[in-house]
Amino acid sequence: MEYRSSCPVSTLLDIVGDKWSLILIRDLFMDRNTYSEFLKSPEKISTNILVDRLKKLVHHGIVSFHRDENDKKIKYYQLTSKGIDLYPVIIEMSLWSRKHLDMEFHPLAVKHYEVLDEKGKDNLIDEVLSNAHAQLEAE
Amino acid sequence: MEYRSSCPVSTLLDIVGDKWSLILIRDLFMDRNTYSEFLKSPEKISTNILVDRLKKLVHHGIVSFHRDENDKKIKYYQLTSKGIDLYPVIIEMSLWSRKHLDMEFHPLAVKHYEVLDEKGKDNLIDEVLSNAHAQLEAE
DNA sequence: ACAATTATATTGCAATTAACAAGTTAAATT
DNA sequence: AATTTAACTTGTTAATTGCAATATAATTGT
Repeated sequence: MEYRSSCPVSTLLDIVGDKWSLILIRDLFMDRNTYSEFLKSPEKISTNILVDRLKKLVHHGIVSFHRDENDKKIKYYQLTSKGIDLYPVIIEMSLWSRKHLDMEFHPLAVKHYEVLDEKGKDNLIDEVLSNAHAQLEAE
Repeated sequence: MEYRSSCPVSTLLDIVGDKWSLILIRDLFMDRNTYSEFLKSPEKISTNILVDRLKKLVHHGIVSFHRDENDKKIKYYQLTSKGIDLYPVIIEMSLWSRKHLDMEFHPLAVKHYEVLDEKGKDNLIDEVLSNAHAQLEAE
């Protein structure tokens, strides 16, 4: 894959800067982690794009998957360490939207803002990153 | 304009989540602020896309412009308060790339990392935001 | 065992977006 | 007046995306 330039911002955008990749990463942070759950998300991704983006995210080492032991037709997708580290980006995007968009947000987003205000941004980021990384270790 | 959902992340992506908008916003943070300077950026945006994205960013209130008093054919684009507040998103993207991408970055990016390490992320963000907002006030 | 169900993936076609090249307008310079 | 420069605009082609239908593979119910 060829990147447009040697700029860190543009290169990350070359990897996840399309209409859908960060939506899937958001879903993974919300513990939506199967193909059919991704399809159920309110943004209504289409199946060809979903397959394509999952492949690309796996290829870039941001997402991995393993099959359910009991029901082998199900794939569980999960963020790798590299993917988990995108959490601060998601948080900053979310904070920008709260500040600048005049709209009613999804209940899950409202809940997330409550947790964020309660714990503070930096604490929440530390907590989410260390929990997620720890859980990866435990596997 | 219709948003895909009421999620703060997806809505920001509906606004700037294409291949080019955040590149232009990055350029504006680097004081590239005219049509011809945007064209010179290493990612090589095409003219029709450039015009379209500038219009969209102006329409969303993230960018504004004014003409040069002495040379009225020149438009200077600049980030609005709303646009300036995207700085933390850009910073987090940049930090992710430094941590996870194995590549040689553009000299301007390297310089930016030095400043970042020197001042600390939070201080740099505070500084950039308050300087930029102050300069907006002064006009 | 076999039809039905579930999860995942592919294909075909229309619509949208992007790349590339050439042309246009309006102001500034010579 | 002619030329240059900045900022677009237009036209053509290529690539990407959206949408609907279909395919495959493993599982469940009978």
